[in-house]
Amino acid sequence: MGRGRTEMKKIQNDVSRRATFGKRRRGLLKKAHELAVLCGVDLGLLVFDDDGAGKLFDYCAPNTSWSELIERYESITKHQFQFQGQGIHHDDHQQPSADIIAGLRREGDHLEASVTRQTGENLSSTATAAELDELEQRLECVLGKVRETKDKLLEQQLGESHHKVHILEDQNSFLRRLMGEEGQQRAAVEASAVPPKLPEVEEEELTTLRLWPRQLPDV
Amino acid sequence: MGRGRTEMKKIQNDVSRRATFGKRRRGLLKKAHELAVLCGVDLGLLVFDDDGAGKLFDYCAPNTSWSELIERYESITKHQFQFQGQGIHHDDHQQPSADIIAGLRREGDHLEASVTRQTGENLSSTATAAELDELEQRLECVLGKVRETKDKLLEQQLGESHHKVHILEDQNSFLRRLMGEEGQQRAAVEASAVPPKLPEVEEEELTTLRLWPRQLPDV
DNA sequence: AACTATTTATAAGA
DNA sequence: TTCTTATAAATAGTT
Repeated sequence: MGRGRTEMKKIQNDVSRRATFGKRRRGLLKKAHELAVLCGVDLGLLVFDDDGAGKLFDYCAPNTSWSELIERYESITKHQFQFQGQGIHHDDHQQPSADIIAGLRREGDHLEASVTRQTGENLSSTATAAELDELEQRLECVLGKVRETKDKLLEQQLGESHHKVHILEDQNSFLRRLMGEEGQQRAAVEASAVPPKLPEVEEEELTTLRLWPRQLPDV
Repeated sequence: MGRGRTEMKKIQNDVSRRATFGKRRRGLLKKAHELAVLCGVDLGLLVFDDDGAGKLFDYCAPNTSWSELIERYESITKHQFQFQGQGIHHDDHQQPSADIIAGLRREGDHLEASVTRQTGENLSSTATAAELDELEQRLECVLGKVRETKDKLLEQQLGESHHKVHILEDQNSFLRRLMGEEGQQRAAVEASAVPPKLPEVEEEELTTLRLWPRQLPDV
């Protein structure tokens, strides 16, 4: 909305980026508020400003609190968490590239779980790699809306997959914490509740853990 | 944005409210994503759908995770436990005015741990097999390969993401196995923490062992 | 910080 | 519900 389209990539110009950040942040907060009021739903928004001071902007719907929101979130994701690990298998056959995987990892994407939560069904079934392939083949002469539609679908799937990855990562992180605690001090009971600087699932860790006998990705 | 202004109060008409919720929720998620990408900042958005199933919609910027954001959030709020947000009013970082503080007080300490996670927009709800069919049909007479590159990239990423999912699942499986073994040895140190037979992570466990450390600052 | 030209987001309507 | 359309809003580039 403005003069000319805006490419969806990080704005390099420092000044422009800052300006945009201010405008869009304001707009986002406002819209979050509107949604909360108009629809009477609970929601929360957190925005970190990495610039210098590292300020924090947040909003949470009236009549609720972050603690509450978090509890609800955890309550839902826990459930998700549980059966998510049980075995959702995406049959993919693509050849992943290291850096992209790394990016994806960071990008964290619980979208899959998110979608599952939202729709109640596992989308794995609707979108398979095979379908995508077929889709791509015919994509030779796409145009207009068709294109738009497909892009949308692909992005969604990617997001879903990302989301699933996120859930799994969290799960891993969690399991690792438990293990770490056990190995070190099973006496520190309270430590479980509030684990001390437990290592997040960093790339290194994941790489390391890839040791065990199982498909070693060509990362 | 639409025909006629919208009053900022809860929409009473049930149908309208639901419709609006869907539209605005999607828009909000999208904008959150855009802000994250364009400005390269960390942010998270949580939206609960109180309707029946109580679904959850959330987003978290790339290159970060909910656990990470929560830590940052807590870290910040612990030190400077003041409110910068609540309502649209303060949306910057000005000192909150009296009434805002009052509102905050009533809302409680919502400034706590939080949840943040990410990835793209949330196009989920629209992707169905039907859509795929329609897509295919239209794809027959399309053209242009303008986006071919993009599509391929997306598909590749999707595949990679899927691959990653496999890896993570393996890790989980592995970790669970290990835990199961240890769990059997360790009697009741924190009973609920480690169940006997490497079962899936159950709700109880998670409840006890918070996935994310949640130390509430004394509000 | 203000000011437009435009792009977006959407409230209604179909 | 999904698609379309008329308008209200948001905001990129300028000043």
